[in-house]
Amino acid sequence: MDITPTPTAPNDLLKLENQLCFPFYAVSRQLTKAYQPYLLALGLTYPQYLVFLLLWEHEQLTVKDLGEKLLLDSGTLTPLLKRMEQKQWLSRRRDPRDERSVIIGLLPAGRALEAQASHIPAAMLARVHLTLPELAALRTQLTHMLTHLA
Amino acid sequence: MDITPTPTAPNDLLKLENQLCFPFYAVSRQLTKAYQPYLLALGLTYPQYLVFLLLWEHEQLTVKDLGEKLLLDSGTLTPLLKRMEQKQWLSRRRDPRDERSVIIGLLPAGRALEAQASHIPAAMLARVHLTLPELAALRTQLTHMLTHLA
DNA sequence: GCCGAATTAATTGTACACAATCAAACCTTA
DNA sequence: TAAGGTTTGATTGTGTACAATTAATTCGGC
Repeated sequence: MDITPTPTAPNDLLKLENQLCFPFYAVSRQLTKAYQPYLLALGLTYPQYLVFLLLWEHEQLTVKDLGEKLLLDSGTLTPLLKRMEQKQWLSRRRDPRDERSVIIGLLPAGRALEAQASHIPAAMLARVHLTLPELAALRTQLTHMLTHLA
Repeated sequence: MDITPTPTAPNDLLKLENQLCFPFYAVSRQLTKAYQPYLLALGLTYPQYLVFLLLWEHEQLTVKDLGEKLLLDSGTLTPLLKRMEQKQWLSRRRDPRDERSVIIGLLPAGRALEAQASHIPAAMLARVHLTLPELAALRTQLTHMLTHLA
């Protein structure tokens, strides 16, 4: 007796289909692509859209704030924000009280995009074919994973 | 009566915390970072690791095959595969029976990496703090989402 | 008030991602 | 078999991502 059960052979763990990571990697990219048609109409990219989500709510944030909330560093944010600045969507200026910080402020042209973007979340929700309980459970699980990974 | 319930105000849908997409985007990047220490030891990147997962299983695949399985196009794969070719991990040659196709073949140095990578999946599994049922349910849901998005 | 440590952005360099275009090879069918 | 359309990779250009380094500023302790 005591035959080893081996539900999965040892190197099955190295098959793509059994990876934990790949579905996240793939879904993330496919989701971004699904946003494309909506975002293209506003002339912005997906990470830029994320920056706007924060600015539409907070009006003014430092680069550090944005980095902490989006989990992005200055090497990504600085050029991205400069491109958005060139389009007059936001302003970049040093904090007079702490010259190390750069304050990102929403400009009128950026605020104007909010109305145009207001229909995007509902459209995307319909796009993913998830029930509301599924969605809620998923978001809970993902944010839980995030805290463990960070 | 008939007071509008408004469980969520209209523009709450535009808050980052209520987005469906962001958790996927963030978890995907944090997961990739979690792989980093293991992959760095082998000198490869995360997308290169994905290519290896397929080559370790199939030994030989066309660029088209890789693109279909990884959901990546030639603009991403061609330079990535050229870098892997320079490290003698794989070979790139035209299919003699169809000169449009490029066949990617695993070389000994690439095969040798398989043993060194064999412990990675288990290590990552421990890293994410998920029960096996949670993991299975998650993978099912994500692959289901993938089919809907593609 | 001064010095060393810490904080914050910016810069540099490498590696994806992907849209758009191009070019070669193949296939179809008249 | 020749023309037109399709398939397949490669190329180009833009925009992230991120590690590592640098530079300016601030803070804390003495």
